[in-house]
Amino acid sequence: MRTQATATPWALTADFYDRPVLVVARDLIGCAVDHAGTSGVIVETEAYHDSEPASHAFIGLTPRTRTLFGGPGHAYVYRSYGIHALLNAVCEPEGVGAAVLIRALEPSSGIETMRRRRGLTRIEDLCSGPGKLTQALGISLEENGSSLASGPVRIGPPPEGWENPSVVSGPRIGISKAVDLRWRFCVAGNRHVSRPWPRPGDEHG
DNA sequence: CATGGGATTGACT
DNA sequence: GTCAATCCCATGC
Repeated sequence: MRTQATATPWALTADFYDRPVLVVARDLIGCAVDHAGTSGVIVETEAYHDSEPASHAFIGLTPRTRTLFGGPGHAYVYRSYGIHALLNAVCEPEGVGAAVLIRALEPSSGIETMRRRRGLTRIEDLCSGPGKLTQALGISLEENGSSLASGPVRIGPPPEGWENPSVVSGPRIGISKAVDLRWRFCVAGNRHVSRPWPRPGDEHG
């Protein structure tokens, strides 16, 4: 099959995700997410791993966590608080329950569609939170288990100007366990990051 | 089969 | 600052 044909010339491939989840969480900052014509640049992530109790995978392999323990480079989408769909990128080898939660985007294209879905106009309100960005991009639970290389949700390398963002780290948001781990990564000073904003001086890497 | 909690958000005091 | 909305699924009876 030499006609592999650059089937997905744009998207990151599975080997990108087949690395330690902390490294992937850091490297996804600045990368682009696309779903059906709406897209944005990742400005905030969090890492989760089956070795720590804040992760859904901590309890082991169940119907709910099946995707988390599957191969790297797939979308793990789950419902939070009965309302919101949250998007994660599955990492590390198959059999390891690790994923990066995509927490915020800076909108790039399809912004009018995002405004209609969100019922809001300010750019900073469209994707500045994990439940907000899935609503803005139209991502639902149906995308759980789908490939982030072939879609419908795809993640690609940083657009021009986003190759080397300044990243700050801090504790993860909205969890009650393993709160000491500083596994949250944000673009320093970016207005599209969810609150609470990281403190200046938390330089990372 | 019943119950409870959760990687959140927006409306309200 | 507080709080309800609302669904999946793990757990326990």
